[in-house]
Amino acid sequence: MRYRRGLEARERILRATRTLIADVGLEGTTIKRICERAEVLPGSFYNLFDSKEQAILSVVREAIDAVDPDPEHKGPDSLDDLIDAYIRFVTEQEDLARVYIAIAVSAGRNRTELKQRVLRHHEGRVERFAGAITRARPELDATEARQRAERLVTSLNGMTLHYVLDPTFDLAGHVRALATETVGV
Amino acid sequence: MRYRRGLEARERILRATRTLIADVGLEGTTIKRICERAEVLPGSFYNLFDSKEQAILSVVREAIDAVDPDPEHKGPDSLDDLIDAYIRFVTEQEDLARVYIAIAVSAGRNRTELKQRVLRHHEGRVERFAGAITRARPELDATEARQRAERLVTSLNGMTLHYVLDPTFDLAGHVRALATETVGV
DNA sequence: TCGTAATTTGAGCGAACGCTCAATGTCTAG
DNA sequence: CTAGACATTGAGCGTTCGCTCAAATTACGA
Repeated sequence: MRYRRGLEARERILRATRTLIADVGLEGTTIKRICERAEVLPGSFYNLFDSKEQAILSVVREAIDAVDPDPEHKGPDSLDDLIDAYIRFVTEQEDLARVYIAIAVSAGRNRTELKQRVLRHHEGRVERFAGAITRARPELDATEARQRAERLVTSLNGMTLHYVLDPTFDLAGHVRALATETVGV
Repeated sequence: MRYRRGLEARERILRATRTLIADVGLEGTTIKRICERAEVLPGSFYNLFDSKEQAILSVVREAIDAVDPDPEHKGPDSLDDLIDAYIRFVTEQEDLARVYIAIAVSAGRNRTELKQRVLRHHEGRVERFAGAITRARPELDATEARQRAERLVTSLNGMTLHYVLDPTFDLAGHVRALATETVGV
């Protein structure tokens, strides 16, 4: 059981952690800085979280979930829907997008758990895009659709990576052009 | 003036720094670990480098340079040449590829200098690819070729990002397919 | 071979790290 | 209103961080 006060502090801590990772990266995200942003003292932090790692992992989960919303939906979403949702995610939740990219990179080492999570998530996204591509071009065989989906998903991440570096990059335009190209004329 | 002994230690330190960044990321790369791998003591490190930052920046420069070799060449390279060189870079110098991606991500914050360096480098690569695309399809106007080049370069980074996560990813196949698609049939 | 410049040694500095805990303050169910 | 669960406080723990320096050792031109 938690009191209202604690739940609010928990929210502040998670928000602070998320914006910190986006601003200064995983390595620059310290307990001290989190506590300053959240207006909380270290003791309070450790009353609400077991460790710094736990708070970070909460934010990571949040970012991974945000990148493809409504994953249980399983309904036949169109490619345009998926693309639009992705563009909205990156442009409207830039801090989460930064976290997502930061995670994808740092997952390459160390932690098998995090790596597996990222790869499983990637797998799910590819399947979803493959379904949409098949629906748009029913004559394509399954493996061809899957390959195009994989190409599209990985390219999307690359564009996001560049967008967080250079906000003037026309993410929406390039992503839409790539999608059109990938699905074929 | 440097003695042979110092130059060799310098090489060991740079190699240790490079593999460490690839293995554990920028945040996990500490002086202690660098010195262990390089079989050197901290005092020696600081006799050869001004700071940890300097050693890291040397490796970063190395990675950025490796990603498009022979930049002064300026000769008319074909798109296939550029693509093949890129695939070779990522698959044969995986640790440098990891460094390159790690840098691209962490450049998004903090250091304006590093960010500018990465963006300038990106600009150069786009120009080079745009030239190759124009040569392959002379009827395309300049801005169209440039947009396709930008799409290609950012997508390449995304595929590299995924490749360092999942070495079974068919980087060469996907990159070649994307290039074919981008340049048009 | 000798002189000096380069290099190595390794204890240890101050600062920052993640984290703890006993005391004190605040909330809320009954 | 009260009791007891929950939350906040903040000094400070042990560790690791990047880095320094005087002394000892090694390399190399003359």
